[in-house]
Amino acid sequence: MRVSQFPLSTLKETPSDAEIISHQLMLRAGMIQRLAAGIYSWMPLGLRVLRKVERIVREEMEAAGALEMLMPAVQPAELWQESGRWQAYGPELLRLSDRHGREFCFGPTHEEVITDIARREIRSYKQLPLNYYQIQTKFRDEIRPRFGVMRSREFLMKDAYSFHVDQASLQQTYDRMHAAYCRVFERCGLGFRAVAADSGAIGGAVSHEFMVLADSGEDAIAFSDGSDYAANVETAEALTPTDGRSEPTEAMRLVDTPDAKTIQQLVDQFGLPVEKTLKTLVVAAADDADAELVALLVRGDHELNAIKAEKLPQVAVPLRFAREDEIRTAIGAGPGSLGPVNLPIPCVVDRAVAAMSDFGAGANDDDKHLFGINWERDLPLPEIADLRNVLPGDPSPDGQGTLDIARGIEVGHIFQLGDKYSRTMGAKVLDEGGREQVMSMGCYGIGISRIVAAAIEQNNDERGIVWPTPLAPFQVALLPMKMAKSQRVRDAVDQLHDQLTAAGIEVLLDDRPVRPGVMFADAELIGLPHRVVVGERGLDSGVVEYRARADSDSRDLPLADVVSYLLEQSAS
RNA sequence: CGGGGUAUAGCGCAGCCUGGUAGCGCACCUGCUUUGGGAGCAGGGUGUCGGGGGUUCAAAUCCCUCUACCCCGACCA
Repeated sequence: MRVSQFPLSTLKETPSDAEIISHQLMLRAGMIQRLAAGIYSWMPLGLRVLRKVERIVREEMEAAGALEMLMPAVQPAELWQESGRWQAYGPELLRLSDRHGREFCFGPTHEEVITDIARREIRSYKQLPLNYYQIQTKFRDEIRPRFGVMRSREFLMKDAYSFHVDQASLQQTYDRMHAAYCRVFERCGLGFRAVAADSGAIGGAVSHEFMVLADSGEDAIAFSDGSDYAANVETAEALTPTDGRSEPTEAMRLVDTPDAKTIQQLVDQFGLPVEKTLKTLVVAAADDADAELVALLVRGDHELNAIKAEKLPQVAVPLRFAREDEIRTAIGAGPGSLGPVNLPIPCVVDRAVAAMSDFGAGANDDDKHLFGINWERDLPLPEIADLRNVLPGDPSPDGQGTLDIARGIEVGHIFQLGDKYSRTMGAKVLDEGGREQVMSMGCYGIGISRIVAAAIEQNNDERGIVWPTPLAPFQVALLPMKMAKSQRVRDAVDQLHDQLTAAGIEVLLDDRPVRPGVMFADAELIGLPHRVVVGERGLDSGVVEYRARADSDSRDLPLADVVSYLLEQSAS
């Protein structure tokens, strides 16, 4: 390929609204163009990379025995009403009406459609297991799209769905897909980790996420230093403190605290250690609960984990914090002065809170706090639950080692769905005994477009992208020096271009009449792994200059060896 | 959704406070020179100053309103 036929639209300056490096570099390299919030066009250069990822995924899915198909992007509301997700999925579901006023959605995922296909298509256990996959554009109306294609609303996803007659078969396919996912991310040159995860809105029991490790990642992952335990912080269990609760040493007393509305102010003004303070978070209660509101108590230095809170039967899903007026009506005090003593609404405390003694909390009376509170002496101990996010230094939930926390980008997620969809939608087969049986299901997603961004997050330097070879849009940048004036140079690059192309190596010949510095800068910005510079100087002695994108210096290569050398390089 | 901010050429921005008829850098087009790390000189403006309304002799600038986008938040798979 020649640049005269494949225009580069690189930018010297970084567009101001791009926050993270991958977004900046994708815009500067001319890979993508924004059309609307969270909606991007893939320009020719970017599409070549996207197709590389797609191909790797497709090859590994085929190798894992999955069958490619293609389902409609637009789906009728009835299917979603049948599964119950027309309500449950919430505002993230992009809803549409056709000209007759019939309701549809743009598919954010395809459990409903595939389950509908399966219940029509599969009659007998003899047809199982089956694993279908597709690569398709999805739409999720994110509350806040950002970071370019990393968290866009429209994105390209590989989704697969498997069907089984029993759990053993599901487990087998799940393991096989787990292994296939590892191969996909390895082939993409990504540093990643599989972690235990929450299954969220998709549903199901067992679930793993595949996280690309990067500081810009939006997820936090907890790792043990003493075992291979790894989990999303959303699900990592915070254990009950082992040292137990100390005996009370202080009397409970009421203190005027007119200027202490936050934990920090309380600590600053009264010298109370932050571990002796309490956050009283008031959230909406579940519809079938006795009260309108529920209080969740975590220690002042801890953070509430919303996923864990939503698992409590008395808490409304999705989690919603109470408004100030609701709190005032129910409790008679504002958010800065709440606490467990004489609290008129139900209350659940975190495990660490249950182990506190001589602590301070709001008095449920504006501008007053109680200090020296002790459980069981001053008030009964409420229901205890795991409510907080784990922190670095916490013990590992498997009992081995302590946890550290790293950031990651979720590029894949696999779930054992069980019968969540097949039961509600009636997807059944006849088993060996001729009895009807609900199939169990697995589902498996990979964010194809997100992989492109994640790969850049992990592979870049001050000059631009440094593509892992398997993802590079072209393998080789072929840069002629003074081509306009030198027939020799022109002939040499033309010949190299044709030879490399014939050898199956993707080469981009920069035949623009621009200065060398422009060519170098562009080749580095778009991240091509290999660079071959052809000039009069080298041709005198029959050599060209070679440099790998990741290396800092270049070396001479005999003209005759270029093709074989590059073949060797791109094979590795 | 709440809070903050921005909207002026393809990109990055100044001008707005204090109203007087559109500007800088990069990019782009033409010509000459240059040619191994984002060239120099000369010439060229490609704009609904986000939309609508108002105040005024006069609005990018002041007022009202709508829209879009960005950032932050305990948002989110």
